[in-house]
Amino acid sequence: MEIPPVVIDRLPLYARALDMLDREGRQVVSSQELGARLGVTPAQIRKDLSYFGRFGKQGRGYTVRRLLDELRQILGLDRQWRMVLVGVGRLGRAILGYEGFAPQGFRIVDAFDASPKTVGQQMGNLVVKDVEDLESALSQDRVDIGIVAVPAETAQQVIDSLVKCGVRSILNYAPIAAQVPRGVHIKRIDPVLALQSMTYHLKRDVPAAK
Amino acid sequence: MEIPPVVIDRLPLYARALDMLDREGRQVVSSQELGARLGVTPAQIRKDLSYFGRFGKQGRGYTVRRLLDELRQILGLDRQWRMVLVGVGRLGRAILGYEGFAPQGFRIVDAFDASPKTVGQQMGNLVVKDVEDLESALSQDRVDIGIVAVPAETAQQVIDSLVKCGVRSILNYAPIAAQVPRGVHIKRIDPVLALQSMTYHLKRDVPAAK
DNA sequence: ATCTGTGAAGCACTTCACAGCG
DNA sequence: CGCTGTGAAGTGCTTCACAGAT
Repeated sequence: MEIPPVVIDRLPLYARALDMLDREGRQVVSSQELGARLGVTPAQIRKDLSYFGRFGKQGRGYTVRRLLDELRQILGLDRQWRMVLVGVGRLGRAILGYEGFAPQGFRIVDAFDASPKTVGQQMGNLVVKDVEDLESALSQDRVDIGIVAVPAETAQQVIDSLVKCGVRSILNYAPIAAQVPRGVHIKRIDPVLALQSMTYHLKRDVPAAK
Repeated sequence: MEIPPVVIDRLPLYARALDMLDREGRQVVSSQELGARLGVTPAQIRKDLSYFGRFGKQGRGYTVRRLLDELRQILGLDRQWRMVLVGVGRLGRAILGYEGFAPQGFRIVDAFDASPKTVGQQMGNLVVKDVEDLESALSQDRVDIGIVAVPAETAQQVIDSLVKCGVRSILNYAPIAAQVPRGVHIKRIDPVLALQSMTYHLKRDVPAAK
């Protein structure tokens, strides 16, 4: 069965909410309640889950722990993923310092930059390598995900290199609409784009009453 | 006429590409070529633009400068937008230091934090204020957009405060599915969510041939 | 000859509504 | 009796295909 891409995008959201419920000590949750927490309709949650199996109990709901484990397994969150960062400027440094990846099983195992000033620098527990050596380094050991934090001008080049080395998932912080071959997945993190679509509504909407 | 939300989300993409073309000195572009650059079908570009007017010339295409100006006006990119940042931890500092907002007309005019250690610190050209004073500060002068970079636990609270003060657009970096009333627009920047949906494909797809 | 603008057709996703099970 | 799982209906978005403008 072909699973709609939007469904895949929502699963991590469900997993996160279930993790919270689990920490709160909740044993069971209904699609109704989960939906209320996430701003999603109960029918949508049930339909989404139904693509993967039958995890609920009629009349009761879902066992939090059980559903969480299932989702983790479906998404592959039950293992460690190895990432490389390309671009160690301001943004790249912030990404290296971000504490949110590791607890979720995402580890940055190498960082690359083009500037001679940055190459060789110690950043946390790794040393910045020359981007020239990207392809040889990637052929050494397995890397699952590439994070691109270089300027727009060189981003497509870097992405091409990553793809050439067999990287099939890319998180792109550069403000470009990168082209990747079929089979490679790329997600854009682009706050400016987000802001620019919100201003459309700001121009128009009736100001909220004071 | 009611404009599909996805269309609004694509317009900034078009504007960005047109800006690049303009800098390259291009006068005219077809939906075909613009689409090729962005990975969007030409028909989609034409349909999207048709919601707002008739900007092209048959047999020729679109005048780059003209269409760019139109899109800027539609999106409200022809003015300055005032933003406040809430949360000046690691992430908040990175956001304050990000040079990508200002050139696009987005200016952070105030920063707030809850920690006594951070309040009062000079960050660039502004002094971090106490989040306690958020509501009074916002009632002083106009703020268009709130940027939330606080921990998950306090994010909903902060968002409620912003909304209460009349902020109708929020950029949320906290890993929660925040609830906002109708009429308030919120966009999530959540790299972990992006990674977690990509791993689904990594688990399954056939590895690229060497 | 080329490329837009757009109804109409097609496709994808969401919601409904209810049978069936605990 | 509550809540899941799911076909069917409904909605919204994308693509087609072509008339019309230059």
